[in-house]
Amino acid sequence: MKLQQLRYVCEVAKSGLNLSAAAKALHTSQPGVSKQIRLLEEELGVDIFVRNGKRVVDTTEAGRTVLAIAERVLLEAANLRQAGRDFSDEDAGALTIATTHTQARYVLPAVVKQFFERYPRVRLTLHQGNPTQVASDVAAGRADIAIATEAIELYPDLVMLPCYQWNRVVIVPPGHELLDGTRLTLERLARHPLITYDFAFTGRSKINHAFAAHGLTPNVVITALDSDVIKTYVELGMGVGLIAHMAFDAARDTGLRAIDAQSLFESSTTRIGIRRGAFLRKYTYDFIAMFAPQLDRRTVDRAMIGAGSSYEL
Amino acid sequence: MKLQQLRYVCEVAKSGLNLSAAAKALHTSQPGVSKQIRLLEEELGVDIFVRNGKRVVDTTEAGRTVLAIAERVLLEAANLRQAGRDFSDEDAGALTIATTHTQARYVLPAVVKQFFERYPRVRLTLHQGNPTQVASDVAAGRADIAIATEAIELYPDLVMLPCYQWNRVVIVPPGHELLDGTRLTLERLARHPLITYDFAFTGRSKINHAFAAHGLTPNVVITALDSDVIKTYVELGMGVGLIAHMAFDAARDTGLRAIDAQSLFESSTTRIGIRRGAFLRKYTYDFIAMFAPQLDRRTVDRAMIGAGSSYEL
DNA sequence: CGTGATTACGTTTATCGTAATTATA
DNA sequence: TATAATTACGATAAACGTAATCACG
Repeated sequence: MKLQQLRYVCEVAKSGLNLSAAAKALHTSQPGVSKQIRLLEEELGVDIFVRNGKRVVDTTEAGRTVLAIAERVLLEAANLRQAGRDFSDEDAGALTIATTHTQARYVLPAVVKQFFERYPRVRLTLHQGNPTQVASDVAAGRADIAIATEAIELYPDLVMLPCYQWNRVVIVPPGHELLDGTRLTLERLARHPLITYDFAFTGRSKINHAFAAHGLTPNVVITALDSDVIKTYVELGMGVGLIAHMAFDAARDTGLRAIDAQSLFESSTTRIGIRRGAFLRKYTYDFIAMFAPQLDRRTVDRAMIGAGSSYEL
Repeated sequence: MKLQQLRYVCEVAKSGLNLSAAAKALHTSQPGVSKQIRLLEEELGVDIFVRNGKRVVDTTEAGRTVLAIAERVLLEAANLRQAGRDFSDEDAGALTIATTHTQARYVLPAVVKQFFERYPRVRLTLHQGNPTQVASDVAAGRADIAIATEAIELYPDLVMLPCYQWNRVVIVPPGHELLDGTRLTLERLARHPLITYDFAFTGRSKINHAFAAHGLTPNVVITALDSDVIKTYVELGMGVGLIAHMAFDAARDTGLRAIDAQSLFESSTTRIGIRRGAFLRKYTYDFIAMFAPQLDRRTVDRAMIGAGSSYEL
């Protein structure tokens, strides 16, 4: 059994069961791929792919198991190379962070600045996307860490580490009637046109939930993908905005006023997601600690092993 | 990077940092091992071993990380071969069970009989040992599953599955004064010479604990490694025995009488231990289910993944 | 027929083992 | 001086690429 052969079968599976495409992606010849796969199948004593004459048309049941394990072997092999790089020059490399707009725009800048000062030779990449994209980026190995608030609980390959809790503020133009000093309630809020986040985003479900629990239907006139768009429409007087508290900056957003709304909604938890079993470089641990100081290396490692080494009835 | 190279470095680490011994164990030449390790170190860009001139004297810090990951790669590769065997002929193979005397002698026979009827072509091996040996057998891959009661909680590489709870019986010769019908207490028991299990064995600590909690010191005159030895000395009138309830068989042990003692001691839990991340063959799942019916394949799989995919503050 | 997989075959590369060399305790 | 690791080198084998063949849609 060779690592090369495992790379071949995995690539074939990824290329839609097309040996030619896989060979191209692997920068090698089609016959080579064909032969090595045959050799592996022979050695393991099972067919991995279902062939219709000469065409590969499906994976066998055994093949699916083999592919799953082969991927783990390759992941660990990649970890080994990563570890090598880490020890040979632990201050250089690349770090790809998949995250949402709010994090990228309002939370990460301070962390990124600090990180860049400590690790100027680490190339930092931000992948922006919605929480689902963010999670799948990390699960597929396209990014090293995910930072998002929702929808990333579902991936079993990801380890989720809670970073901080946050809630919402209502933003209005200066002189708006909600600024009259009386207590903000969901009932009052429901009487105004509302501008907030798009579905499946930054805790949007908690907003719907809170209104529904009071038998109210919010009058959502515009939904947006990011806080900046929301602010723009609020400034134009099209309604009141409802955004994450960290997206409001009193010094910067001079054309807006914020009203704390944390009593109205359930708080949301922003989490860091890491691929289970991935080897993390020293600077990755450091980045996580800069983002959420309670997540030191030991805590992260413990979470990655998985809480339970013993299972109780 | 080749799997072969990983095998070499792991073997060298296991052989006490001796290339010659490793080469012998791997059935290959010393120069080959030397060269491949050099090539791997070159490719990874880090030294794995510390050399004093030409002698390998230690592992580097990087080397320890590399070795840990390399072992995982090899474990997964072994899983792959195992999976192949499983699919090519799922009713043949080998199953090695590391366990203690009490299990092997009094609990397993019924299970083994049932298993052998279903899988006559699986070669079954029993490794007998104390709980610590049993756990290390599985952790090191010398056995597939461990069955024991104590001391196996400590290995982080093992997944522990609770199987059943048990408690103790006091055994005495016929006509003994403890058979007078009055309630058995720790105080009464402490007045007799006691024969029970050796330290670090089958719940021995719970026995000490119970006496200590009542301010009593048991008069342990003989400790033995297994229940049969204890029975023998009780039959000889040397004292009262204290053994696991499943080790007493009224039909067989005609020269003895048992008194239930479950109210006196905390109950013990017998567990099955599996190496985390191991690929289990179908018949292994079946064996586990025969031993503990609540541990079906799904339950075992879930426990092996580890309870927590999410870590909470 | 065109696309895609296997077979055939020659080239190249890497692996392995023996023997010789060097270094260490 | 005995043991252990590296270097040197030749034999073997394996992996690779090109070309040709074969099968499916």
